[in-house]
Amino acid sequence: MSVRHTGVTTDPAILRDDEQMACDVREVLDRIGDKWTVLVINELAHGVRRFRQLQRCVQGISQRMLTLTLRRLERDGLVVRTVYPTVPARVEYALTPTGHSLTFVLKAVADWAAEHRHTVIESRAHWDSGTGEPGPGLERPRRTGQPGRAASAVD
Amino acid sequence: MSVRHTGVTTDPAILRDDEQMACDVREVLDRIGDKWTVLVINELAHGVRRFRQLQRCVQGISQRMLTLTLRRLERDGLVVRTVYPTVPARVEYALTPTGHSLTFVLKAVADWAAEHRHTVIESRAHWDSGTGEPGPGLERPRRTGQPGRAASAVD
DNA sequence: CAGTATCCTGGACGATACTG
DNA sequence: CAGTATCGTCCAGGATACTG
Repeated sequence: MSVRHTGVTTDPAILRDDEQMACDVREVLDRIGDKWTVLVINELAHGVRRFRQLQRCVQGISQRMLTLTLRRLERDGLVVRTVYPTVPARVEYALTPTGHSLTFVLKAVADWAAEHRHTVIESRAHWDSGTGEPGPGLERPRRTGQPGRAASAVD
Repeated sequence: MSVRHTGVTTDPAILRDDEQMACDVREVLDRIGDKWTVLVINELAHGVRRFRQLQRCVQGISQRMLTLTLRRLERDGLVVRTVYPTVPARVEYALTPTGHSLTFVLKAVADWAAEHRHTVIESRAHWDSGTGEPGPGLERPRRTGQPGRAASAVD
């Protein structure tokens, strides 16, 4: 398989029985895997933003979800909230250093997406046309492969 | 914090009005952001696995979810399914090159998690002790900050 | 402007039973 | 062993209304 990594990191990606690593990933995903978090972070990566600005930029987000998302990010120390005691109130949100460091990870994810989008879309289309199932109804587990031998023993 | 990227990529992570990038990330997250996908991928990163093996290793996953997760991965071309026509049937799952390439991204995420876990946990604890709210009930938006000036004008 | 409070719905996920 | 089929639950998230 050889993998073709840039030669930078050690190598065996997530390999090894590092159950810990998988655990770490799940933790992060529990935080940023939701519908809005990365979109908000992305917007804040551009600079300080006020509540309304965010709601306008992050197309489609409701007040409720923007509030919840920002609260969670603040709680985790990824975002700082600054209130200016004016009338009406003015509130600004900005990424903390930790929050900013996360943008680099997101960049890595985005890069992977960009590089493999076509492959994935193709594969998906091929799968969907398999039986004629046009939608992502997810079915079709057939194909009695003839890979060499026929299994040696039990489990 | 300086972030410490290898010096490879340009720099401003997700910066720039690359709404596209945020979009890419969301796409991937829609696929791997669920409860089991990364755990299954992590297990498969160790090598070829059979259905039952996976169910045993990925602690807590139900048959239904394992099937669904594997189907989605197969549909996206991240996993290959091989059926050996024995009785009872024997089915093996393995990562495709694309799937394997994803493990490197997951590694990056895991690394970030490992590096910032303490900071996040601390911040979270601090937030929770803010009012006395012990649980992640997520509240408390108070604090009438006194950051220098008092805002110049409206919006 | 910047929120909070309610109500409601779809879909993710778990539990269980059955099949080739 | 490797699934499929069904049913039930829970909660993320949307819609809407009200407040300082």
